[in-house]
Amino acid sequence: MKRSYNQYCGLAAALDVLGERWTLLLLRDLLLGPKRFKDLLDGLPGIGTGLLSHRLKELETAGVITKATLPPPAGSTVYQLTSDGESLRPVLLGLTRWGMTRLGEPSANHYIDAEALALAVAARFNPAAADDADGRYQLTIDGRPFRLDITDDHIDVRVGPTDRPRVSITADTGTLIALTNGTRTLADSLAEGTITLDGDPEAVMHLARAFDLAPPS
Amino acid sequence: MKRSYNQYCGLAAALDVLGERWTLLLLRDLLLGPKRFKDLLDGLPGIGTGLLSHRLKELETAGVITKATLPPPAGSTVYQLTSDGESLRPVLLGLTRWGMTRLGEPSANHYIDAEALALAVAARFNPAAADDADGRYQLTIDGRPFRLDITDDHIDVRVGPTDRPRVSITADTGTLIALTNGTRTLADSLAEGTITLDGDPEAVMHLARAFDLAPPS
DNA sequence: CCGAATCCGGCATGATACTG
DNA sequence: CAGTATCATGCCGGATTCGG
Repeated sequence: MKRSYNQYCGLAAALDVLGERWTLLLLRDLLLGPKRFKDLLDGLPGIGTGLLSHRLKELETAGVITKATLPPPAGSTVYQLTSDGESLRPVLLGLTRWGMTRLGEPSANHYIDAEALALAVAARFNPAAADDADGRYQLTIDGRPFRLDITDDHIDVRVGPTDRPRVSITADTGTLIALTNGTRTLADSLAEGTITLDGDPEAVMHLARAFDLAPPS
Repeated sequence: MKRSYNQYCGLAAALDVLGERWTLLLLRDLLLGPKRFKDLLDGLPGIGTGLLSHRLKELETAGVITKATLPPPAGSTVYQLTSDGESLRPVLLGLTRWGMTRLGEPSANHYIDAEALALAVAARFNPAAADDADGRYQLTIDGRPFRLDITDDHIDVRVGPTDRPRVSITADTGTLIALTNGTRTLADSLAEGTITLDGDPEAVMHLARAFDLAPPS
């Protein structure tokens, strides 16, 4: 018998499913695309195989994720969000935004991951400033490609390359951290060459604005 | 030494503060206004006094809540959200909305509370349909008054009466549950007299629309 | 009565070893 | 690679107690 708050309250019902340790971080990893057991294990340092297995089963039972088998030749089993799980995206980005304000400088025992930074970029997206920002973008962090899809006032991030992106952004984790917490400006990073923006200058400007960054020159 | 995910990720940082058992439900109760220790204890059936005390201290240290002493003659100490805690409101409403879809009919072991229902009403608020809905409203659930303040695309709920509300809504918990999960319509409940709406008919219509309810006749 | 500390049984978690 | 099994530890839930 599963532990429950037993309250007739939406938040309590949500936490009965999502409130256990590791659960929301696990879903965060799935926001960027389907993952194998091993991928999830690597993205959640400290979780044991037993607990991960347990959480995956709970979430599958709750209808938040599904297990799928990749088509040949891969054939590996992966976990992915259902549409119900997918609908948590804005909520998780909201919580991420809240938590980002209390992340200072990274410290020695901080596990740093390109995926978390891709999500941080998405969390910084400001719908109110996103005029003319619609389109597909590529974000490459430490050589790992992500797709950014902006439509209307909504943003989507996924692992994987983009074909013919409107702008292609390339940076390393250190630069993105400095950028998202305001230690360094976009202009500085461009001048240092630690970030590059390839694409129509007009599009670059709209993009910078959509993330509340001072547009370059 | 406090347990931490040790990830340089906004979500992980948020969960380091908010992710322990009871924490988000505790903040939910504070969303409706300052509370005494006893009030919180009553709103969280199953939590022990020790654990509640512990959570309050953690949240105070994290700067999410503060302890305050009410002016005489009350003089009681209450806990309340800081502005940082207050900024969790949209996130908590988002999670509440997500969880509400998995609340079916209330069962015997469900703890039912007027405050949770007031929050459920707020979570149903649809900014996109809230034209001309700005104003102060009173919502009375089982005799307990709440204030609903709508401005622009934002809604605020608090415990307490409203002076000169634009509309005054009165209902019991059962009716509100049936209404929020779609078992009964607004028109039905009005006909039965289990809900009453006092105020300018025009305002009533705008209000119903803002909560995605079919407007009465 | 309110706010909080303490003790204790039971369950959740985390680490490691092991199997298909 | 994808999990299951096992065990030590620590967190949680309940009761009791204690000071204001």
